[in-house]
Amino acid sequence: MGRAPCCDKANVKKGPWSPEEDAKLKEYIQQHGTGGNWIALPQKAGLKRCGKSCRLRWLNYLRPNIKHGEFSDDEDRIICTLFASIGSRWSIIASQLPGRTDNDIKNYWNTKLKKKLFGMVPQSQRKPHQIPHASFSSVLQSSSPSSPSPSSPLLYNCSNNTYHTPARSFSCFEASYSSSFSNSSASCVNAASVLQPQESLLGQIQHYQLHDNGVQMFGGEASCSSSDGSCSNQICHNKELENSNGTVYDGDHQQFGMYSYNNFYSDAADGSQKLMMALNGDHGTDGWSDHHKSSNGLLDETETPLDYGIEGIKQLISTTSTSSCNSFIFYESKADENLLYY
DNA sequence: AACCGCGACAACCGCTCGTTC
DNA sequence: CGAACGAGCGGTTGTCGCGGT
Repeated sequence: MGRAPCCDKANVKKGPWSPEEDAKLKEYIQQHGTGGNWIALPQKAGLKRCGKSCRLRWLNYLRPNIKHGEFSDDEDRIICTLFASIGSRWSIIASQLPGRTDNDIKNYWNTKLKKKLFGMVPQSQRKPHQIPHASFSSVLQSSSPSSPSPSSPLLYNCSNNTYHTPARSFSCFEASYSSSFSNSSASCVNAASVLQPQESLLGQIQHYQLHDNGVQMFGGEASCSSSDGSCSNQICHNKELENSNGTVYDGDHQQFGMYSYNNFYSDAADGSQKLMMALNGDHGTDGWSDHHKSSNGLLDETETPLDYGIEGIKQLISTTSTSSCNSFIFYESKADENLLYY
């Protein structure tokens, strides 16, 4: 049995709101509140609108204390940092920016901020997977749909810039990899993990799971091949990181997917690609520094590098939030989502 | 002046999740 | 326990204005 429509589509007005409609809605809500029932609200308020439409209009435009107009640099930083850490969870990001709505931030990201960060890379040089969209939250997930796991919370500790479970911790790291995959061994440059993924697998979404031996990464897409050729959405390759100081990958598996958390890519002159993580404390306080100092064309001194030093971001968030932040707690919820508590 | 392309933003759509019965 | 329903979320689309040709 299908779901009943939330409203009578035939008798509902669509499109831009008129000032009269705005006034009606505002007046009604100011006098009566939403009553917790958006579906019934338009009829009571004398509006020929869908309840969802009313809700959206109120939340994104009419609600008191809504900020419109230019985003500040501080807001930029917060958006970028949170996007880097939790992905496109606009409502959560919006909760860190008083007066801004998720829709606002989403639009701002899609139209301006994304370009500000990535627009420097000519489209022709970008590979299809180089879309700043994948969710870094995947690295924080303690489970994936195909990989049930212990439900221990994953903590981000602002003070030492590490993620950890009660049992172990690992640092954010920068990963660079060659686009010409040759083998699955990996070298280690300082604390950075150097990955050499198979080109054909780029673009796959990886799921990460804290494992007894470290971080386990799973190729999660249907393109993987199993011995019977029937693999679909199953774990087909995984790599184990021994630890952040000596990354070791399972040599039995040649296939290796890309990191899918919110990395920021650059095409280096030597053909290698760098994945940058914003929350990076192991290479100085600024995870972007190598990036915009490099001559790869993504960012240079003439552009506006957003400084996402974790300390700075921490400070920013703490000053824009009523609660202080010592730890972000990413906790597994029912449906493969992480809730953010702070 | 007319047309076109593009950017910005508002609004819609479809889905998931939580709640209620 | 499961179906129905409403709220909320994120992705996508539509519309409008502006600048360039």
